[in-house]
Amino acid sequence: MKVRTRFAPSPTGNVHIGNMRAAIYNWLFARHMGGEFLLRVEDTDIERSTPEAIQTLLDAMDWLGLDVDGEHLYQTTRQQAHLDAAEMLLSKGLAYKEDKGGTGQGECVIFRMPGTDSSFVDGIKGPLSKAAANMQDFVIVRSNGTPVFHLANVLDDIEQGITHVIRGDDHVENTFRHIALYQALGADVPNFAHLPMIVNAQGKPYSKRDGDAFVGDFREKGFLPDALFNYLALLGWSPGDDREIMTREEMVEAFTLARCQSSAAQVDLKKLTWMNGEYMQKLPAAEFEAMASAELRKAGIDADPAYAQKVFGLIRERVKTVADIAPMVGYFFSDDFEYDEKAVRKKLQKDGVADTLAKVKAIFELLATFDEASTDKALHDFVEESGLGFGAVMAPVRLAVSGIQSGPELFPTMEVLGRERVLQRIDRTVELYLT
RNA sequence: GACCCCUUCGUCUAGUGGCCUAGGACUCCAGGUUUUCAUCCUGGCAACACGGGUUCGAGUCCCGUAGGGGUCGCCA
Repeated sequence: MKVRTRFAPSPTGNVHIGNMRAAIYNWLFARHMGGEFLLRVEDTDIERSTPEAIQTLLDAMDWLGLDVDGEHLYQTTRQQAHLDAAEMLLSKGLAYKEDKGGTGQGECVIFRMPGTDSSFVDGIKGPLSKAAANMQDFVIVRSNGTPVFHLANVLDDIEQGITHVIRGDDHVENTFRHIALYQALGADVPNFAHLPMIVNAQGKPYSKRDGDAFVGDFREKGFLPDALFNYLALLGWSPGDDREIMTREEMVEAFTLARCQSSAAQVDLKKLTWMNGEYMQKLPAAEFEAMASAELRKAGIDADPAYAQKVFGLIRERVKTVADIAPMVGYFFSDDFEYDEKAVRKKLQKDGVADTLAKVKAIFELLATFDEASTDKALHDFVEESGLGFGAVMAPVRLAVSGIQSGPELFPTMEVLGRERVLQRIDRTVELYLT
């Protein structure tokens, strides 16, 4: 029998990374088994399930490369089937009507638990069981006539032919109810596997207040989909050897439920950032440039493509996330950049620096060509002749040119900026701080 | 409170009774490379929650304790 898994989110606002990780595991398992990965949109909460929310969900899946097999099933289209099933259970005496709690809301349909102990083997947690005494009957159709999650969920899983239900830990208790429902409905009970939850850096469950727990947030923060996918896949699963950076094919090949962890995992942004950096470095140059250009446009920088390309080459290997790019290249595109005031006091506002900069400027003006090699040689010669330390010359020049102490190598930077701009910047710096 | 689950470095994990003086990765620290920062290289710190068993031998099996989590809706 062909394996079928599914992702069944309710499209209410944003997609939480915990949910998305469940989707990833379902996808990985299906692909590993040569089965199918289906999507069911549990959109019965009319208030919150807007078209925009559904689109956000689809976009997030698409971004992460979670391709879905078959048609998407929208739960709202299934309501009549759910109700028919409830009627059937009622007619067979497997459910009954009652004004539960005597609230006067009217009668709802309640499923009768079979009254026997229940157990199943969880694909991740192993054998799980529950005594009959600890399981109560539960509502499957509300007094307002709408089906409850348990009924709808089970019925739709049957409809979609789901063989493996891989979902969050919080559904473990529901599973005993669901198994009883499958049996009452005369359907085969699928395999279940429950993933531990992921928690925030404080070790607490992600709550609505953790602003950075949505897939879209990671995208905005400049993480690459492949990196986020890889990181999330490894958060609670390991291939069993020391591999960490893995291609999708490698993950599909190695993925098994048995190798999933059964305890909660904590998200570590530092490791995600590291992993993202690894993926950034592996990006083809053209792809990196396209991303960087988009970042520039977002930052409102209108750049000459050829010039921008040179700049990107300079920063390429120091970028960890896409979001690092724009702040890193500001001074390449604006002559009116900010200075690191602390560095200015430390490196610039010292005796002799004005003189040094004047001499450097004079040297630059006389250079036949102004490129990496010539400026490199000229400054080295100057350092030697003047007897000044290397740092005493380089630091002020770097500050004058970029306003900061860190960044790409100075000589290539100056070549990209060009002689005119470098000279102007030396003048501007002297004017601002040394007169 | 009841029921269920979980527990290896700070974090993610390897480990399925001897290969464990517990391995890898991230972080952090030190040194090297680099004009600077990042990268890169080398090295280092750092864990089997606790207590009992079982066994010739336990991180690995059993029991208990503690801590953490989940679930107890006419939410999903």
